Amino acid sequence: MVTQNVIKVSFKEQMLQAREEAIIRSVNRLLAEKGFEAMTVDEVAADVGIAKASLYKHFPSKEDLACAAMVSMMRRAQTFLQTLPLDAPPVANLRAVVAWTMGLKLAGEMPSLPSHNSSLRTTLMASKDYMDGLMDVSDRLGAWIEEAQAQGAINPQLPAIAVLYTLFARACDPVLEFLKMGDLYTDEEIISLVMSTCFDGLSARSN
Amino acid sequence: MVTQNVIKVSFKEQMLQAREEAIIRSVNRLLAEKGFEAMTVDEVAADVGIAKASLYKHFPSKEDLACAAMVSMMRRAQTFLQTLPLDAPPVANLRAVVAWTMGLKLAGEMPSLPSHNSSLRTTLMASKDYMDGLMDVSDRLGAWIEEAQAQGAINPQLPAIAVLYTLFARACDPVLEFLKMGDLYTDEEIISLVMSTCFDGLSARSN
DNA sequence: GTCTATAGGAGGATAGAC
DNA sequence: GTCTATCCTCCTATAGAC
Repeated sequence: MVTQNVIKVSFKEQMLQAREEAIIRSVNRLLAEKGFEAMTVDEVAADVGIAKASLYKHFPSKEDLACAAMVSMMRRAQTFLQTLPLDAPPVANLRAVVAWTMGLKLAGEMPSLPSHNSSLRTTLMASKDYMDGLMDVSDRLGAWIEEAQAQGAINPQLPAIAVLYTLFARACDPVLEFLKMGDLYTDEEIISLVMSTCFDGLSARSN
Repeated sequence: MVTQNVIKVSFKEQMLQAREEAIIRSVNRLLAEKGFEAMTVDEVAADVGIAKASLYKHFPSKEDLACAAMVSMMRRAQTFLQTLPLDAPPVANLRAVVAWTMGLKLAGEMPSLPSHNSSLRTTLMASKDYMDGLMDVSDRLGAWIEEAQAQGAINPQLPAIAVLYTLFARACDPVLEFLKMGDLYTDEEIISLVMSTCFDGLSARSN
């Protein structure tokens, strides 16, 4: 009896979690496709295949919906960071992270935030889950950046924070979509090109 | 009598044009501040100091309003390009253009387009004035890019179109606002930092 | 927790007087 | 061409039955 109750609860919880994951997948895709403001809650509900009111039982607002997707994305990033070899050159890991985020963006899986201040920004800043994830990712990348600068692999004259922002910005670089629209290059070639402009710059190099 | 009519018409036209310029200034500022979707026509009207219905006598829709601002911006760019010395090294002119656009963005004068497809994108693509301006600017920059690559100043292995997109993207680089929010650097320092990451890359250089 | 139905409000666009 | 007042659509959010 007790066992059955436990199983039942666990099963229901699994169903709940599976549904919420399905919701987040839809939100993630729609955020990547049209952005927060253009995405409507009706679309999300239709995409998941449930009624809009049901969505609001899971998430109290459109902002919370998007926030959940961002938290999920942040967790994916943390998981990815943990797969990177600690004994590799820090700059190699930084390059791997950037290539990974650009791949996600080209695959339409990178939710795009509004660049301007907005209700979503407020919700994100107030979300402990999101901010904790962001801080963790920033700290890990920041450590690699400083190591790479100490080794002379990353330009030591640049403030580490500027390097960090520049890396983050590759996740929403419009150059990726423009090159993709042109249909002249494969996703791999696009990533390779933007990796080159990001790390090597536009100017010709002798080294 | 005839003369007076001419003067009168001219005067009225000047008034009309002055008003439309005031409208475009407001739109430009609001576009830079909040983006197209978050900007409301009511705000524009309030900012200009006229009734919303009056706005619609000048511009038939919100999209046309934003389009007019973009066309105006494009003209400013064309004017700026014409001030650059033709005998200067092409890469120097490219750098000057990028620094100029970043200065505009930091000053809150660079209208930001929606990164995703939208009604505004459609209107812009259908606007001859906008497309002509865009083509002209692209052609001028494209010529400098190819010259600079021929001279070995810009990496010749990069497709010119990728270089062009990368330069354009500096006009809406989120790194600028992030660094500005941090309040650690002056606008000039921020421009200098992003110029460095853009042209020299993140990796350390020997040359 | 899922649904149908609807409240509530914001915002783009217009009617009609002057 | 400017105004006030209003329309109408779309969208977030909720009420209430099951």
